[in-house]
Amino acid sequence: MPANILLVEDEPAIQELIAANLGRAGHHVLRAADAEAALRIVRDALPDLILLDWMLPGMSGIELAKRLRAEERTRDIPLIMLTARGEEQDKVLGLETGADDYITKPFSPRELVARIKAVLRRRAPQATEDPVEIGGLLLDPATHRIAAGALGLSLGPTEFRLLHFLMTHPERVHSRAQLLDQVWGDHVFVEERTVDVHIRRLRCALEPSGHDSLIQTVRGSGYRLSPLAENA
Amino acid sequence: MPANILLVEDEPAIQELIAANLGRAGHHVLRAADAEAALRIVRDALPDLILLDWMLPGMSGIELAKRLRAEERTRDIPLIMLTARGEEQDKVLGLETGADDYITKPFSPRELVARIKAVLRRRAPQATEDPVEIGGLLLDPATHRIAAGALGLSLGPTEFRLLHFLMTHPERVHSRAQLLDQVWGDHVFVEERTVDVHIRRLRCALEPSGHDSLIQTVRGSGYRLSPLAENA
DNA sequence: ATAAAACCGTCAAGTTCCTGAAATAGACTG
DNA sequence: CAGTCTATTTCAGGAACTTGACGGTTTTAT
Repeated sequence: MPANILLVEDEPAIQELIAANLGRAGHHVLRAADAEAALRIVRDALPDLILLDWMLPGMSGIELAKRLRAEERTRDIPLIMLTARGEEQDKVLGLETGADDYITKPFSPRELVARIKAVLRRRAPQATEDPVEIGGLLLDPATHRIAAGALGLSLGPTEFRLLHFLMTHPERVHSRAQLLDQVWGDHVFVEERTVDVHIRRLRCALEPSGHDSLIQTVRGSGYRLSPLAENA
Repeated sequence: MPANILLVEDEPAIQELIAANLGRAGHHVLRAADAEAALRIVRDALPDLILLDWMLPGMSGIELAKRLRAEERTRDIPLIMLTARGEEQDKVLGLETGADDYITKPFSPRELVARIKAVLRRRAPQATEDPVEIGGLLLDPATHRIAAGALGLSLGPTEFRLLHFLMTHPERVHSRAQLLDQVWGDHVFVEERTVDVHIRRLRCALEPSGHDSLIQTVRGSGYRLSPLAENA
């Protein structure tokens, strides 16, 4: 998950150190040495996440955090606070102002990267957890189960995601490219023909309950999930 | 997260104020005006969290804190100290005696509620004393015991919390990251693979009664506790 | 106070299962 | 019927999970 990360840190050495580590982890790093610079950057382009030092010259980190949280446009940017060791109370305050996490210095690069990953994941528009039902086939993302009446079916990870997507977008034809984007991920390099194979695997898995007929081929366009007959 | 909170505060006006606010936040409040009363209450039923005033008639707050920390049964109860206007020295003493946090008067109700929430989250993810039973496996948080029929099982601390969490959230698939957050705590940093190891240890411990089959691996997603078959 | 036991987190080797691609066969279209 | 698109099968590589072991720390017992 490469992301654009805004690093707000006045100490040049630490800034450099952190930026290097984030870069190595595949992130793109924007830097600001004080709150004003940070606001300027944020005005131009919203980063995916902000790493914010607690102690800053001029406007303090916590003040900046409040400003960011006050504005509609910046309110939802994930925020991680960097705090000096040993001020337990600051932690709570930091979380109060809406930080998603905090890290006390000194910290290991590994920990930093791990926390960023965790926060990004927590914030990510988590695919809905609501169960879906079509033509007697029930899929529950929360429990990761598929049921056709009393009969339970089991799928591999990719087939599960594929079916979930199809069931949440039924009746519509999806090209192979669209399916790759939605199910495999945005910028994955995979042959389009591979979709065929997974459609096949999905059909096989649904066979026992006869629900394989839900998945229809639209020649020249892609695939469609529908409880209706092939024509109609 | 409604919780049972023991409030130890001698000043009637403040006691009333705090109790009212906690009540409004959905918590159930037990009150004690001095350390002796507090100990009496604790003897009968363990609260989920204790709010403890620094200055008390008779036995001081800090003395009471030490007593609570000294005993096995009460050692793990989250503790928040209420202190008068900030004296660094007191802060250190308070944290030394094992308080999880402290708040200096005067404080805002919002701050109080926020800290309580933070501490509860950190200390007691599932914070209920109710016994849980699934598929013939019985877990009693109060006595810290596990029973499979007549057969008693014993677990390490981490395995116990892990099983407790899984049993209070059955059927659902939990990612390793979620388990780390919920069972290990919000702000710990351990490898995700460590979850695997503890799942293994838990399975081993449950083996004698055959209940290890309750814990299912959902490849690519995480783990799930369910009395049902793998599919279904 | 000291020794023994228990527990934790990490690692690496072993195992299982999934994935993506390629090759072949089949179906449809003009 | 030639060309294009899809279905099916197969397979090697690797990702994900399991398992056993180890060093370090904490807890418990003596």
